[in-house]
Amino acid sequence: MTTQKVRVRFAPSPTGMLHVGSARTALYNWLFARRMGGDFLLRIEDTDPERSEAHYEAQFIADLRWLGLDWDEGPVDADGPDKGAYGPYRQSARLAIYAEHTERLLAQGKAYRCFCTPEELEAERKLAVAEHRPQVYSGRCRSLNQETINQYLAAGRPFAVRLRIQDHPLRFHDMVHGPIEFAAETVSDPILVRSEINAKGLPGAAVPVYNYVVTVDDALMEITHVIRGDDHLSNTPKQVAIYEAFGWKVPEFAHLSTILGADHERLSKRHGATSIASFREAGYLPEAMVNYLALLGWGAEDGKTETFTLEELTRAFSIERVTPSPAIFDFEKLNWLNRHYLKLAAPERLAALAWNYFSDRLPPWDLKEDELHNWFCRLLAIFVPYVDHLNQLPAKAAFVFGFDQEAARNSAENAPVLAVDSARIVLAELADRVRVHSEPVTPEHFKTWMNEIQTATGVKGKELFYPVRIALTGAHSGPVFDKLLPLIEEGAALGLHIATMRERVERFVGV
RNA sequence: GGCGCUAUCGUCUAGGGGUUAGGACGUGAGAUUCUCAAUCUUAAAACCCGGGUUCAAUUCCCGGUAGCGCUACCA
Repeated sequence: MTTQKVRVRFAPSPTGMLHVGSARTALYNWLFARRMGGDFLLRIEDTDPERSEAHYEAQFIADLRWLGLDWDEGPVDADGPDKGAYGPYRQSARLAIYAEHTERLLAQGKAYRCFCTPEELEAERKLAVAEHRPQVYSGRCRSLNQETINQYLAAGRPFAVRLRIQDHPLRFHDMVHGPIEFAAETVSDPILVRSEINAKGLPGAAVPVYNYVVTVDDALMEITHVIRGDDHLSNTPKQVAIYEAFGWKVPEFAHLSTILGADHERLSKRHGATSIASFREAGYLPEAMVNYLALLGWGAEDGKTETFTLEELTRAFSIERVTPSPAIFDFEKLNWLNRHYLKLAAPERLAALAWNYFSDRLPPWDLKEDELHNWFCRLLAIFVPYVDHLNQLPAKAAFVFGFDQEAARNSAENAPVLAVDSARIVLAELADRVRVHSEPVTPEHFKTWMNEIQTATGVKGKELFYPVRIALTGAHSGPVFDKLLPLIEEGAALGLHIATMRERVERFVGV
């Protein structure tokens, strides 16, 4: 017996940004394919021209690539040709295929034309609700005779094509939920093709609907495992019926739980920026994103390991271990993972990523010089441990470039520290030493001075360091002076409009 | 209303008929550092409820409850 090659797909519709939920679906598909040595395809579900926009497709492609997910078949660029032998991979380019299949079903009597009006359907639904029955289509048009149909067609009455649901339970297997069964009497004859009503109120082009095109495409593209969000679980029996009508093999399914916000509502814009692009812009690393998404609904076999590279994930991942219950998106844990990968990242890489956040402080990236680049790397080494994601850097490092002396002097935190006599004495002592010192201040100079001041004044510990720190940085806490001083002094020498230590002290204490 | 899915610390999860119910994030405490961040150590923190099966149920079964999804000629 030959086992079929695994083929999975990610099939977004270009009606919005790629958000974390669909990114996780893409990731799980990709991991499953790579794990099983199968193919991963990208298909664009753009059958609804009203809502689909081409630039979203380009964005998907960019976001998927950023995450490190590659596909074996599908669109390569937004406007280039597809790759793969099962194309086209945009549903808008497959309309003829669907139409041909619809004809086949109609000819075989497996599908029929339904002329019911929206009003009639609505009345049926209301009645069903009132009678506590499942809301299923009555099947009124199932047995229309050919004469009537021809008459309606001739009269230009709009119609939909429905599939005749057979009278047996619709079963399928789900890799995360197990076997699932729907009773035939709870599922309506699904609409395969709807009639578009044009501006004049007349029936226009026939447009195939989601449940139909998905099934046709999955079958024709020989998809073996359908991994998607569990909002599709209730659609699946309809799709199973379509597979059966065509005599196609029903694939394996895996329905992934919904990702919720902290309020247990489905994650959306209301919960903040949830598109992959917005995380990238905020300075999250793709490996953190991938790692977090993998953990959201899946756990390692040892029950302990939390950090995985993409490569490690392809070895460790198994779809059977994916949890069926909904998961709440935890920004804190994502932040922790991002900090983890930030610590691991090469300085040059971080420099390239973080440079733009300092565009008002630094020259353009392509004009930078080696010395400046090195200096920036050291700045990053100091400040990256303070941030969750890179775009928080400018705020954390702002005082290096300058700070408001008056505000620093008067802030609620600083004022009491400076009000103490010892603070004035310490700063005066420091100013004395700085004034007679003309070279750049090294950590050694500084250390010597602080020791001298300590012995001269008897002030030590926080009383000694807090005022100095405030004078130099505007706050009584921050990075160690050993690293900070060279950064400031060298930054000043690089012409970045950074005040030297001497200038800072004089400005703060007054001359 | 109908149909379906889900239910272990605040959160993500491991586990599984008998366990001190494990790990991680976050939170508290301590260590270290002039301070903060980082780091290390440590503490508190959970099996939705009710029945059944069983010597034994958090685990299996049924029911309830709650949350979520679908219930479109959207995807």
